[in-house]
Amino acid sequence: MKEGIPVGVHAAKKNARQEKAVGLRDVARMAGVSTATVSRVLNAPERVSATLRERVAAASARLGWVPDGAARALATRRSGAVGAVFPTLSHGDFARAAEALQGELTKRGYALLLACSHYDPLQEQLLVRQFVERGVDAVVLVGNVHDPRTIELLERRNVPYVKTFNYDPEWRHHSVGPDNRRAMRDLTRYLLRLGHRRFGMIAQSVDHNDRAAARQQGVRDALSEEGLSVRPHHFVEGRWSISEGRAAFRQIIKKKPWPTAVICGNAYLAIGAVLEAMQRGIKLPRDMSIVGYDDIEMMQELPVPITTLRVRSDEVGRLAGDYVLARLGGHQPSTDLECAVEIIERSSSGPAPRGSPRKVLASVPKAKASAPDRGVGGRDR
Amino acid sequence: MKEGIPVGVHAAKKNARQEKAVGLRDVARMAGVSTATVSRVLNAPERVSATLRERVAAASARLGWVPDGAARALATRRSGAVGAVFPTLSHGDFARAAEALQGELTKRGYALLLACSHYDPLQEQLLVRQFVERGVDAVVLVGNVHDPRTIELLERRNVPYVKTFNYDPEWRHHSVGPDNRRAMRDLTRYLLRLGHRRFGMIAQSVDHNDRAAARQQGVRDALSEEGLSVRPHHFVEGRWSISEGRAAFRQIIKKKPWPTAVICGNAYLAIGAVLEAMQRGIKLPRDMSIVGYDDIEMMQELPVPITTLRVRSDEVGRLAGDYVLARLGGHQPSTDLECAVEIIERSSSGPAPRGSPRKVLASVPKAKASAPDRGVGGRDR
DNA sequence: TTGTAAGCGTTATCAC
DNA sequence: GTGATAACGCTTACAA
Repeated sequence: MKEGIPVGVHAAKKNARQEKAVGLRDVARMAGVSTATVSRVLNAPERVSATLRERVAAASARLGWVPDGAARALATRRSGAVGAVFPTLSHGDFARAAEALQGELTKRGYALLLACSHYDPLQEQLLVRQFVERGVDAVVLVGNVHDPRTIELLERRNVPYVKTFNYDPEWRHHSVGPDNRRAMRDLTRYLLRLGHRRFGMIAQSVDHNDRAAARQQGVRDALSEEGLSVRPHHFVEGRWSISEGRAAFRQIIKKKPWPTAVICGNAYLAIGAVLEAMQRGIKLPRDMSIVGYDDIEMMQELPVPITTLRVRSDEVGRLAGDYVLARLGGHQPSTDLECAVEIIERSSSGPAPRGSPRKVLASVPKAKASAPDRGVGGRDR
Repeated sequence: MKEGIPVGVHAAKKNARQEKAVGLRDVARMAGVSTATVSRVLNAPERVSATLRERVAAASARLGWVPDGAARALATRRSGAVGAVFPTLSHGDFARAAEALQGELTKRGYALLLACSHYDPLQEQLLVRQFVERGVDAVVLVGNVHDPRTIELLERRNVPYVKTFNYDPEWRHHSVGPDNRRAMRDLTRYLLRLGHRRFGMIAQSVDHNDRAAARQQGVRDALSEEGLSVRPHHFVEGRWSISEGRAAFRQIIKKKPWPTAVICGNAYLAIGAVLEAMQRGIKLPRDMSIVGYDDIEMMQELPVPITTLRVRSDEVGRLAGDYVLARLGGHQPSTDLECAVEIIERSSSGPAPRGSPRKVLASVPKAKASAPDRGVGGRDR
């Protein structure tokens, strides 16, 4: 700029821009104490005399001081933030887990950095890297399978992390969630006990999704115990929509004999299958049984309520938060990290129709996935 | 501790704990350049000669250096994070918006701090305060009504913010989203054009929810234009579940005459109402019309697909991100901030049944909420 | 209990 | 184009 511009304007502008944001030193000065004292009333009030504590509080309030997180993070080497990468938030279970996770973190003074990988391990790796650069104190991941670099980075930098939504006994000290495989095994066994011998499966795509893979495996586990398996043309993959569930179901019933039971990989596929069956006049459970995974309100409200596995996703989020915070505190958390899964029996499933290839087993015990007592009926609001 | 503890152990412990994390200075030393240069290759590579740039890159890679976000934030006075407070993530619309917001932010190098207020303005105020302390560069809020302290803090600290999900022409430079009021007015007019004169409403509770309030107001707007209103016993409030929708519907049809059209405040209430109607043998749209707000897949898959307003929640998130980033860049963003809303006409609605109090209007023009052309068919994946 | 002062790991302002 | 060096705002030994 040229000379001759009124100094007044110049000065005003500068002031407006700088506005010398109040800092801890200003509070200290106004309260007539040292910066250390101000810092203490914030971080260890019990170590400051009541008098000074109040003087500082007053000054802080008068100045409207807001401590600077970046500075604190730099000095303490802790950001007070936890990063989480979910595949998406469009699936209710992840959304609920994210919400519960954030609640747990906030309750303990932490904040949540959230991002979605869209089921892309590479994207996930990039996001985790971003998180680490941002200095997150811990990371929450979904699933047990990740880009090696993701894990390597976390381990090298010593950032505690936890894998969620697919509890695996093998990884028991890193993973929290339902045991997908066992849950599906139990659900399949339940159908076997009902006399079913011909199974269809509308599986969720296993593309970068080890939870879905575990669920498929669970079905296979149970079937092979009886020397059974799903015929290729009774096996269809879908992703996560009602319309895919419908299409898959049409595929499966293209030619007879139909399966007597169809197991779906998630709630929406199950809803689609049930709606399509209804529309075609197939009576559930008289003609066929259909079951799903995950319980959403819609499943119990449909004209034919759907039998399914209930997973407490909020519990997963809460426990994940609990776990990483415990690790941050230095404790190796003792609580078990498996979340209970429960079979919710509704009218979409029942005994295999007559004329089934083999005879029905005698007893149909009260179905309930075996799982530790913890988890259900937790202390969530 | 007492004397006599082996020095070796002590030293080892210290080493293990310190591990002298590599920093920018280490990279600089190894590359034989100054710290300034290292910083530059990160933030303004074009200002560094190719030679040095490569030397630095090599050193950085060899050391596995990860820049420290806190230090950078302190030095630049920018955290590169944006905070968002949603009422919850359990509602699909917020979840989708959050996901889109994060995508937009990540694309431009920002991170998202996410939290839920559970429709509690006080909680929101606390969370925003936490965000500000953490140094977020901008804040995304839902709705136009907030605790005064929330806004005051943001304004005093000069933190750009945006109000979402309830576009209000009055606040046009701060709010982005659908115009709930106008959208509902248009939807109601559509029903009026179909000849309906007796309306029921299953409204979403307006408790700390100005979006719901705006929607109710929109209905009233349109009705009063015709000198009509909803009778008290045809007005029920619910929150966000299918079962509440059912219960509300039962309430409304307790005694005749029934309304010929029932307007629901959200998708789940509408689904509940439709399911209950089906169950009671009420034929839609012959006996009655039911419409909702917000379009979720279920609505088109039910035996009676539901007429509703489609809101592009992902668009809301994307635009919100766009907006705050623009403000951060100093631009006053020029794009309009209203998101288009579209009436999706399905078979749950139709002409008023015969015997309606007044005669049907002549024309039923192609229904489409008037709204700017932008928004629909955006560039989302 | 309180104060002094040395960092924390970058960026940014200067000179060169 | 590159390098010293002083911030950035807070925490935390250590001293008093």
